[in-house]
Order: sequence, then structure tokens, then C-alpha cells
Amino acid sequence: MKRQILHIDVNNAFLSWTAIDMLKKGSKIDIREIPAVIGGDETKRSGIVLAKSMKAKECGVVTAETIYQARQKCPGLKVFPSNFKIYREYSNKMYELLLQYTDKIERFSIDECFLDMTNYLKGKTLLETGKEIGKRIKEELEFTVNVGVAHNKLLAKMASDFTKPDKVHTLFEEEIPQKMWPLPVSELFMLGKRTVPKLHNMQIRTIGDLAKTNKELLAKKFGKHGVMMWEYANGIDNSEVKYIKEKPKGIGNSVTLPQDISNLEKLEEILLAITEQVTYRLRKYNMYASTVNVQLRNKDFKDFTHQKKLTSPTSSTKIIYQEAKILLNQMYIKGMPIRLVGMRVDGLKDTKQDQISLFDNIQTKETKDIKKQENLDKTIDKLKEKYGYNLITRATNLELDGTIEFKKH
DNA sequence: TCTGGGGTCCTAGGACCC
DNA sequence: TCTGGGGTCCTAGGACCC
Repeated sequence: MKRQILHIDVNNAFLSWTAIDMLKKGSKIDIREIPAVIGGDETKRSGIVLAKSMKAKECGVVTAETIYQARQKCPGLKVFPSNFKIYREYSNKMYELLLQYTDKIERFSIDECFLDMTNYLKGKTLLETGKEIGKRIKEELEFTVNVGVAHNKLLAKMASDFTKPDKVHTLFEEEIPQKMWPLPVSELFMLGKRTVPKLHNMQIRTIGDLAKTNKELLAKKFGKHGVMMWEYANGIDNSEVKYIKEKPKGIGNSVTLPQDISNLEKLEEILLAITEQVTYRLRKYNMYASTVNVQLRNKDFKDFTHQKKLTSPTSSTKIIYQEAKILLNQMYIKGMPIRLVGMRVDGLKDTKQDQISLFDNIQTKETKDIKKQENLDKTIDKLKEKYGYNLITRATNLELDGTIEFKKH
């Protein structure tokens, strides 16, 4: 039995949602109707395009390019800041609406959902249901979406990416040669800027070319990735709609610094601030990390990472920071100008799984200290929740003078 | 005033063990 | 004097997504 899958993709999500928010607050202009982008702050060296209006797109503005480049293409371009708090609200509103159709919804990102409509169609066709959803979102939530209609996730996602905005497209198996194969191979999901040139060298230019390429050849050249791209090009995808929210496998935070820093002590302060944010989120999940990873990016955009597996999983800020600091010191070459500092924890577990349980009531001084530290962390967390994240930080963070901006979760 | 931040998954090489 | 090979764990880096 064929599965019935819909993919819902909000058109220019960040820009549309900002536009609605501005209108609600009395703005006279709808930024969806002018050349506009949502972008980072150039003075903080994070000036890239996160979303663009149709008018900006017509100038040739693309997502993820610099605001500087976008302005060259589009003089008079208006730039607006992002606001993730309101994006989450609109994302949730859409999710609530979609729940009226099926409870098998995978929130693929803040602005994309997969719906498994198998056994939920109530006499309507999948296409009719997709159209109804698009219409209702437009009428009730005042933004538009593209809907992809297919029998697996890959094809639904490819379909929702056809012409935009406010469109519903089908991509059933028999439509693959006509609708998908003529597209440039770069349009295929999971083919990025590194792989596409390699395919071009093999004279593979369209998705159809890729579909007709020998699978074993691709497997030999690209490994698992090669098998996957061949299957995708042929419309094969058996993956399930993951409607049960999965626990995170890792949590990380990184900051691009307003200016390059070549001072180790300053880098350590920043690392501490980032670590506190990461371990706070870790404790909110009631999880424990088994590896610590530190990332540096130098002024030439070269990335360095060092990681270390811990002897036992922990959520303690102190222990994780101790490890992170060692990694930073191992990695940092004296005098190197650093553009970005990041840290993340991986190998997240629900329990500490350490030796305490094996040895029953025997508690060493060390395990008592860990317990003490974790209780202190929890107390600080509660204060942060009560008085706001920015007010409660360790003394050393105060010297940072606002260089680190925390997101509230 | 050129290039974000948060994720997941994969690969390759070295260490180590039997 | 000849100098294995398979398996697993750990680490660094890379590719891709939104």
C-alpha cells in the first residue's frame, strides 16, 4: 500500500512572518511587496541573507549570501533583523492547524513539516487535502505555503520546491521523468556545492542523468552518499515520517566575534559564557553529555575542532568547561586571530551511567563533589529562569560587556 | 561593513587489543 | 630474520540541511 505524504513549506518564512508582525504593529508597508531581506547585523560581522522577498529574488538575491553582495545586485534593498521568538509562534500556529489533519507530523525545521496522511484522508484525495491545507493557512494565518504531494518524503519535498509561492504540486512516480529528471542535478535534495562539480565532471548535469548513471559506479566513487543520490534521483525513499520528537544527539553554541581576538584569556572567557549556555540547555533536557567539542575559526575562515570523550557523562558546567578549556589551550596557536568560538556537547545520554550504581552505596569524594556541583548548577538555572538569563552569569562573564547574546529557550 | 548558527551523518586514520 | 589482520574506539574534518 502506497503511503500518502504531504510536505508543507512556508514561502520566504522569516520574511513573511516578520512582514505580518510589522503589519500587526501598525506598519504601513508590507515588506513582502518590496525588495527586502531578513539578515544579520553587518556591524557584528554576521551580515548574511536569511530570507528574501520575491522582489529581492527577482534582482538575483540568494539566501546565505552577504548583505553586501545582495545590495550590489539590488540597490535600495531594505534589510530587517530576524526575530526567532515570533518565528516560533507562527511555526506553532501552523503546527496546531496541521494537527487537525493528522497527528503524524514531522517538524523538519521551523518552517517545514512532513505529514503522513496514510489512513487519515477521510474520503478526500491527497491532492484535495493538500489544497485545502494551503488555503486554510493562507486564510487563517495570513501567510502562504507550498505543498508537495507524493508517496514518499523525498518526492513530496522535491514537489514543494517547484514553482512558488502559494502553490500545490504533485510528484507521483509516473511524473518523475517529466517533472524531476529535466531539473539540474544541483536541485536534488542532499546534493550541495561540493558534490555537484564532481558530478559535472562526470558529465552528469540533470537529475535524469544521475538516475541513469550506474549505481555501483556512484557507490564506488561516493560511498553511501553515492547510493543515496542514485536512489533519490530515481524517486526512491523509504524513510518514515518521524512524528515522535526525538531527543537531541548534540547541543552546541557558537559566536562570531565583533572583532578578531588573539588573546587566550579573552577566548577562555567567551568559551565559558558559551559553555554555560550549552550546559543550561543540556540540563533543561535532563541529559548528560559524553563528549565535549571546541571549535575555532580563524580570520581566514579555516576551522579547527578538538574533541574529548569524558570518563563518564555529565551535565556539570564546571566539569565540561574544564575539558573545553583544555581543548582550547591544545588547539590555540599563540597569536592567531580568531573570528569564531564554538563549543558543543555530543553523545547525549538520559542517565549518567557511571559507576555509582555498580558500587551501590560507596560514594567517593569525587562523586560527592560532582553531586554538589550539579546541585549548584540547578540552583543557578532556577535563578536564571526567575530573573532572566542575562542577569545571572558568573562574575567573569560580566567583563564581556554584552559581546555574547543569549537566546532564551 | 564580505562570508550565521544550530544541527546530523559520514569518512579516514591512528591507537589498541587479540 | 621474516613484520598479520580484523575489530572497535576515538578523534579531526568535511558535507549537507534549514
